[in-house]
Amino acid sequence: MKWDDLAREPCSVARSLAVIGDRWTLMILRDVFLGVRRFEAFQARLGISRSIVTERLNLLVAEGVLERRPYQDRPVRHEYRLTDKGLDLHPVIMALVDWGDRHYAGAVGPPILRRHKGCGCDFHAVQVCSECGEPVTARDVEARPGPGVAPEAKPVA
Amino acid sequence: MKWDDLAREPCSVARSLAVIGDRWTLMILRDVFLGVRRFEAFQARLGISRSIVTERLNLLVAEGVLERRPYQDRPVRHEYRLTDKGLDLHPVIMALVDWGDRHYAGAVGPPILRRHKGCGCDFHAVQVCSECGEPVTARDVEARPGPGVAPEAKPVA
DNA sequence: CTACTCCGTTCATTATCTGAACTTAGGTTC
DNA sequence: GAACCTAAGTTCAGATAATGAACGGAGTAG
Repeated sequence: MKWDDLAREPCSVARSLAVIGDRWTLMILRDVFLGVRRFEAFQARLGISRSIVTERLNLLVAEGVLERRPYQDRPVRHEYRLTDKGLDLHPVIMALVDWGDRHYAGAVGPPILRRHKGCGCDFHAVQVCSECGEPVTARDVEARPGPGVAPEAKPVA
Repeated sequence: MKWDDLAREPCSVARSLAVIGDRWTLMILRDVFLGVRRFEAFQARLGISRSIVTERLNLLVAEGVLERRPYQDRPVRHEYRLTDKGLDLHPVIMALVDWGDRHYAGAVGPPILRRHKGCGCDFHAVQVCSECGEPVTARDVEARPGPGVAPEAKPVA
């Protein structure tokens, strides 16, 4: 399978990865969620090829994850901001942070603390069932083919 | 920055991506969570180069995400199973599924339905604060440098 | 003996990424 | 008003990684 075929797979993971599954795209999104908005900043922070930054940003804009909007005239300069669709990626980033915090932080503790504005506590994300509100782990989930036709959906791990 | 440098970044997202951020690694993990365990199955389902399957599985085993264990002697054949560390990746996969379901499923509906064994309902994952239990969105989070030293942690989105 | 299965490895071709220079359009310093 | 600066790209030769196809090895089935 080629990378481009992912978008046509009957699988939501594959379709998501077709957009954000690229090597650097998620790093760019991390920065966007931290408030980085400009081309130069992405390039400098990540230290990757400028052409890659261009390409990834263009893809994210084309997919409606980011919005390219001018922040000044003369000369016209643009910044990249999360759309609502882009903000929906927050759980993905949070899940990555949590996994990294748990398994790679070491004794020192995590490099970034996240405070929940609602309660004022430092926290990590817990995934709960949308219906009953109970926490969900891998073993609590049973996958089966849905209306959009799935590739063999067997039980979980 | 080179891809290998990611693991040394003071950022949990970067460290996570150093392990699972590869093009095909997350697709392999998707399959593992669906119950796929064998080399041939990964290769056949993904249709990617066998050398890539080898390399990715080896990396995931080396990182302790998967465990390679014999499931028969003569000839010795191995299967790949999630370790506890691997099971911890479930929220990442779930978040990707949810995003794909929401933005790429179309009118037909999602390709896979997930039922919560606890309550018996089809569900999607909701992220809540580990401390107060309230749902968390991007705007509810305030990031700041932690003990592990962070790169400039500015407010979110 | 031949065919088949599972799990890999090897390697030439092809695709992708990098790093450095260049462009465009205007601003700042002196 | 020449020299330099910034932000946001583009271009392209060379390095790196992925692909697809063939090959190997270790056993089983007939």
